Amino acid sequence: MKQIPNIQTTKIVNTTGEFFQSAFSVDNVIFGFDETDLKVLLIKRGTEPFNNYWALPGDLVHPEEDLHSAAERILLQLTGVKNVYLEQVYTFGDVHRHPLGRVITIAYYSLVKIEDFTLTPSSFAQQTEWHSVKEIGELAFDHNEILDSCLNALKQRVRVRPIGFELLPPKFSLTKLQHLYEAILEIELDKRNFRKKILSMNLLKHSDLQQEKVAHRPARLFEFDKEKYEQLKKQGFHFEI
Amino acid sequence: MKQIPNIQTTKIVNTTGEFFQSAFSVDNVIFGFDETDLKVLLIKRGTEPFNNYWALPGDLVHPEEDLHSAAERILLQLTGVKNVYLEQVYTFGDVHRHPLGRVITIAYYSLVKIEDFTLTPSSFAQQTEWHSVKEIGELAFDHNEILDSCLNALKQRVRVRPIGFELLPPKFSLTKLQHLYEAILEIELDKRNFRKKILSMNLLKHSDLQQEKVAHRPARLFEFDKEKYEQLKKQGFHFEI
DNA sequence: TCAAAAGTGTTCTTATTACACCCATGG
DNA sequence: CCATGGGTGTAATAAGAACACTTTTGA
Repeated sequence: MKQIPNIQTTKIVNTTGEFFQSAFSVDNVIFGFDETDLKVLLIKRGTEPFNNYWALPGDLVHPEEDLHSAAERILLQLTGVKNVYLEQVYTFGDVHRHPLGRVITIAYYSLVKIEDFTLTPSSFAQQTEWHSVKEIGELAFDHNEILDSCLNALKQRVRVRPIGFELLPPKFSLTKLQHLYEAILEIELDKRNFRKKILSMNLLKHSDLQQEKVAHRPARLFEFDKEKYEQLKKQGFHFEI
Repeated sequence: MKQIPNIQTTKIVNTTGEFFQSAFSVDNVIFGFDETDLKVLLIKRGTEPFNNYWALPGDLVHPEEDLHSAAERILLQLTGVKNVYLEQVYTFGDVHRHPLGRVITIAYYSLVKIEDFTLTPSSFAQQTEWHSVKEIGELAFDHNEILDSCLNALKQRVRVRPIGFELLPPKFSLTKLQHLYEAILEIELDKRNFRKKILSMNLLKHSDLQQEKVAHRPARLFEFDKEKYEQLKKQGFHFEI
C-alpha cells in the first residue's frame, strides 16, 4: 500500500471559476502492546516523495467509502484483522502538508492484539514493522505530528474508557494490564492500589485459568466483561483509572 | 454566506482511472453565553438544498487556506470578531451526508463573548440568530449530529481547560462563572464548594471593581489570569472543575 | 423595610496514597 | 533451595459533599 500512490488529479471549481487540486486521505495509527512496550505499525515507503522513510499506513478515501470504512480497509489490507477498536482523532489540513498537492488527512488510531496476526510484507510497501513509540525517528510527511496527536488522544481516552483491553489477549493477568497502563500513561502504578481499583469496578471476571509453565507463582487470568460494562454505563457508571 | 453555494465540480482521478466528485468544507459551531443559557449561532439557508432550514455556518475550504484559517474566516465574516478561541472537534464524511456530492466537513467550535458584537444580516444568509442549545429544531444536512458532537466536546473540555472564560466578558462575578458551568455541564453546583475550588487554583485575580446599580449586594468582579495559568501549566498544574 | 443575590466555614464522608511480607512455581 | 513475579490489608491523608445564615444594595 502506498501512502498516496501518485498524486490524484483533482479539480474543484468554485463559484468564481477558480480551480484547485484537492483530495482527502485517512491515516491509521495502529497500536499494539507486547509485554512491556506500546508499539505502532509503520510502513517503509517505496516511492517518492519521502522514499525510504517510515510512514503511517494510509490511503486516499474511495469515492463510495465512509471515512471510518477507509480506516478499516487500511487496517485490513495491512494486517488481515477486522472488527477492531478504531477511533477518529484529528484532521490535518495545512496547505503544504503534502508536497504534491492539497491533501488533507483524517487521522485514526486502532488498537489491535499484537499476537492476532503475523506481518507479511505487503506488495505495496517494502517493509511493515512494529516500532516502539519510544523510538520513532523522522517520519514521512507530517506523520510525526499525526502520531503524537494519536498518542495523546490514546493517553487521555485510555484513562476514561475501558479500551486498554483491546490491546491484550482475551485472558490476561492483572500485572499485564498494569504494565499496559504504565506504558501508555508513562507513569508507575502501585500494584496493590491498581488491583484494588480495577477489581472494585467489577468489570473483570476471573476465568478459572492460570498462567502455565512460568518460573514463578502462576497468575490468575481475567477477562473483560463487556456486557457488564454496557449495563453499568447505562446506569451512569463512569470508567476511570 | 451559503453553506455550500452550489455544488462544486470536482474530479478526482485515482490510479485506476475512476472519477469522482469531492470537496471539503468547515462548519463552525459558534457558542455564546447570555446570563443563563448556552447559545449557538445559526443561519437560515436561502438556497436549496435545505432551503429555509437553520444551519451551522460553514463554507468550502479555499485552495490556499488552512482548515483553521477557514474556520476563522467563517467566524469573521459572520460576526466581525477575530482572535477567538477555536478548536477542531471531528470530521464528518459519510458518503451521502451531502445530497449533491461527496463533501466531507471538518467541525470546529468557537467560544465568543456574546456582547462583543451585534448581528447584522449578512448578504449571504437570510437570517443569523442565537439559539439556545436547549431549543434546536431540525437543522440542515447532518448539522444536528455535528452540533451534538461539538456540545459534547465542549462539555468535556470545559472541565479540564480554563476556556469557560472565553464566553464571559473580561470581568465577571463568580456567580456568573458558576452559572456558565451549570449551563454547559447541565448540572447544579454548590455555591460555596464552587467558589472554594475555583479560588484555590489562584487563577482569578480580583479587580477592585464591583457590580453597580444592582438591587442587591454588588458582586466583586474577577479576571482570569492567563499568564499565571501558563506559568502553572509549565509546572504540571492541571485545571479541573 | 423588603427583596434579591453576595458572601462565608465546618463537619462528614469518600477516595487516594503509601507501604512490606509471604506464596507458588520452574529450574 | 533459589530466583521470579503473584498476591494481599491497613493506616494516614487528601479531596469532595452537604449544609444555613449574615451582608449589602436599590427600590
